[in-house]
Amino acid sequence: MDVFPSYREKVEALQSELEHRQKENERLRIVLGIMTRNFSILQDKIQETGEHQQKAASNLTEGDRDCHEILASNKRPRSEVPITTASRILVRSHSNDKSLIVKDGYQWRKYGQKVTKDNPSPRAYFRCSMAPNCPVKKKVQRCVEDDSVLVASYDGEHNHEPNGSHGQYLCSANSSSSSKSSISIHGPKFPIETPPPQPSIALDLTLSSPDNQHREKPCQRSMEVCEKIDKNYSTKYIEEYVASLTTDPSFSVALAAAVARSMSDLSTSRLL
DNA sequence: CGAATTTGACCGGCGC
DNA sequence: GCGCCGGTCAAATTCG
Repeated sequence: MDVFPSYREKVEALQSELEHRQKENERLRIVLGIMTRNFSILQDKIQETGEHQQKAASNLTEGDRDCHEILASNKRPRSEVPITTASRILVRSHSNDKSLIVKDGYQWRKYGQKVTKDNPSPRAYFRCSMAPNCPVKKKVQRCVEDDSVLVASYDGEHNHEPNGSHGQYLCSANSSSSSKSSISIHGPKFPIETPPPQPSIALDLTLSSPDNQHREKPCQRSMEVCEKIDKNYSTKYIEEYVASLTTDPSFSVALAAAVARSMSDLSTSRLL
């Protein structure tokens, strides 16, 4: 006679939930790989079409040129963010977040803020907290076309290790090149080719779903998302998407916002 | 109370 | 020389 039937049921339910979560983790790891791969393809397409956009870019506003420059300056995607001289990154912030905080692993001290001529949103000036030992400075300002996108410009090179957390996915675009891509989500940077053994990563995609009916079935939900992402982000789809954008005068800004949005969506992931 | 942030003042470069 | 503009300084204020 089992005197603890309710506890036994709870344990079984928890074990079942754990199994579901583990499977969810595995699937979402695959999703992450797919999205990263396709992001790489997208960047290559941007590079190929960059020359065609240079003439048009000369007629854009400075803010537009910033976004264009950021995305056209790299042949390979570089999710890893070695903050070197004159590098820039795009970060999508929450729409209701009015702060100009870009979490890049380093600690910064704000020393000024100005409203610039070409952008209604203020530009914030930061200095590395290790100054004067570390000479790095950065400027952060919202994209003129999409105020949910933060544009951070770095000046100088850190001479010390990061001392903060990587809370946001950074879409990097600095002047140097690298043949390997890497990503940084909720932990140290790691190359795409060798995913980190621990901790495991799960994207809480249900958070961005407008309907709540899937919340109670995370595994089913993730499978659907897997299929949807693989379909919508296929190479052919990206090629067609980029081709359509090249005929759009707002190509650079729209693409910058789209890429930043995609990367930021990934950054909403959480550890289980 | 010390550290961090805010914000108006100031400075230097640049174009006219 | 003058005005505009981006970048920095530093006193005042806020925060932990």
